[in-house]
Amino acid sequence: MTIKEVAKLAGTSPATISRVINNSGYVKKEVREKVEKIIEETGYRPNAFAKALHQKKSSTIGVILPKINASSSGDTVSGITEIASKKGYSILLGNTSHSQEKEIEFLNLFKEKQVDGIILVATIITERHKTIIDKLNIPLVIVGQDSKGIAPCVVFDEEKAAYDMAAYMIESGKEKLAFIGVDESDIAVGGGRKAGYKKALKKNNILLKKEYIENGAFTVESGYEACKKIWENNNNKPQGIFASTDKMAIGAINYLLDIGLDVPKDVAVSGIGGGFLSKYYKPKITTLFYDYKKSGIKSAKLLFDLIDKKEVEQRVVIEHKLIKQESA
Amino acid sequence: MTIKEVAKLAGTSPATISRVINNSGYVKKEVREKVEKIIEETGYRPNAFAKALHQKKSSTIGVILPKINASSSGDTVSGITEIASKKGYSILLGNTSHSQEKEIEFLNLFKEKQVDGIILVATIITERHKTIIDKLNIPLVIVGQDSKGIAPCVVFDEEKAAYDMAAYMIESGKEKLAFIGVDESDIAVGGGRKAGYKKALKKNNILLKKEYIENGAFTVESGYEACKKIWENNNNKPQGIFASTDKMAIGAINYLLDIGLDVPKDVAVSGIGGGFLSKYYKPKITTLFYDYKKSGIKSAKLLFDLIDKKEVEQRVVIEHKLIKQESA
DNA sequence: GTGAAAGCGCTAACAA
DNA sequence: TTGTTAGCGCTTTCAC
Repeated sequence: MTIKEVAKLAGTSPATISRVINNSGYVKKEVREKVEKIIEETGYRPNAFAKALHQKKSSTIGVILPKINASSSGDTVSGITEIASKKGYSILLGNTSHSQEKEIEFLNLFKEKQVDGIILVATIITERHKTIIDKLNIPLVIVGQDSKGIAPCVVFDEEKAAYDMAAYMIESGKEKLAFIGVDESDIAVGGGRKAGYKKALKKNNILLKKEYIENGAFTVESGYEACKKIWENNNNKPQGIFASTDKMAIGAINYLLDIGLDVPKDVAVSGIGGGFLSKYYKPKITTLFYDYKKSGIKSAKLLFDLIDKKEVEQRVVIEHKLIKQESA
Repeated sequence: MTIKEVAKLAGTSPATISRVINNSGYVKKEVREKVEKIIEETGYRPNAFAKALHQKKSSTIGVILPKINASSSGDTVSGITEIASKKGYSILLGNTSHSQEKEIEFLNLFKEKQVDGIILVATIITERHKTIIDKLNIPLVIVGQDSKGIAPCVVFDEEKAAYDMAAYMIESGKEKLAFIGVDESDIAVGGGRKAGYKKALKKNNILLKKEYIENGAFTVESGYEACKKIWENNNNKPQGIFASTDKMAIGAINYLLDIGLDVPKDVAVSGIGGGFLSKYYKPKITTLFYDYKKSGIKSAKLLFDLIDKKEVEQRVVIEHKLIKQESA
């Protein structure tokens, strides 16, 4: 069904149908009603492509994510949809499964699909990204990583967050504090959080022990293994373990329980994230709450300001919150 | 940048550019190379709308979800993206936040956006849905609810699943088995699972006790409250609690622990879902594993078959798996 | 108030 | 091998 066919049925011209649909220009009341009736009956819907082609505006934004089935992604997207929906925008979703190649593909694909803007939830930002994003010439916001001037970004202050948590643990007497991180190619989570941990030690005049630091890979299992390594490689056992993510914190706790220790009595454990997990796990995990939904909302607002050619902040920091619970 | 401009730069016609881009028809090697170079330099991307307008095919499918930030949704979508990506399709996302109104809006919006097919992850299917879906005239697959012939659907056998779990608990001696369900307007989860529970009791000649049944609302807190009610309203305490969802099972366990009971020693508790939660919670939750990713994959395959006008099953059941863990 | 016609960027049939 | 041309379905002047 096209606008032409509707026009024929209504005994009028396409222009009039367009006026009715978009509530633009004058249409006699009877004509309008007749047209509306026909639209209702036929279930006619205007072709958004033809419209977009003409108006050079798709009312769609693209969202690129490393992993849609992660609770942080879900929360971020839910924040984005909330704002986009209000603004009358649709969302085109790109799930990269952590593949950089796919990330690039989606960037290009979204350009073809004429999205009015892009939100890139990133894990790594390379020179290649910069080149491509520059060529793209589409409003773009980066979430989760510092953008080095490529585009406005929405981030958590990873270093400050880790510092806060490490400092809290040290203050509560866990001076022998071990750390479970992730690879530093992820600058924000890998680099930032580790830096915060180190800074807190320094500030408290505690000597950094290499043997107290291990890397995991975001999973519960990797947290378990990292904790095991720390435990087995040190005769001088730590009093506390600070894991970069809640999942890894759970892995660590599981290891400690498995070798017969009590958390937090024997060893305190903390994480970062503050999602569902930390709230209902036993013991409840002392963690930093990262409001991913808020970061989604903020990034969408930023993007729409960009689309509307308003001035925007180049770097928005979403504050974190220390949640003192049972595990530390 | 349009195909015309590229043609001008390359000193050739739009048709030739189109041939190069789509690898269709003959193009002299030198011309092809020159065109490719210009495309590379300018970062030109063909306008997908113009193409779609011509071909009457958007290479996009719409996915409508009640709540994107739920782990089942994330898994379902990840399954869908996996297949869609392989097929060269993009995904338009509709997050309804459980609003029926929005569900209808997305259905219409997606029609305007010319999607080639729609996957509707549903909680409730009404007559209104039927009317609209019929008018839509777009290939559509329903996930999570029986579709009553409206469209092909992908479901779990909720009744059988609940029956299996209830039977398992009864067999392991928990004849006094209470049940935490959800409202039956959700036919699959609310109706189906409750029916399975009842069936298992009947099969084992156990009298149904109304006081042993309470409804929650999918959340941990509601599970806690439902369990509390069951506990307080019955002098003859149940030996086991079967919650319709893992979250509610956790709520129930939390309540039992709070009043000083041991799970599973004093009371056994089980759930349904089998996601992240059940695996890492202490005690690990005895549950039914629902493979949401698989249901996403299957629904996408079904949809593409529908789009390709192949014969498809009207009802695909994704099998569940009983995971015997610590809580029961 | 309404209609005719041009044009958005692309593809595909047809000619050359 | 390549170019010309006619739309795809819609919006938007510009006439009437």
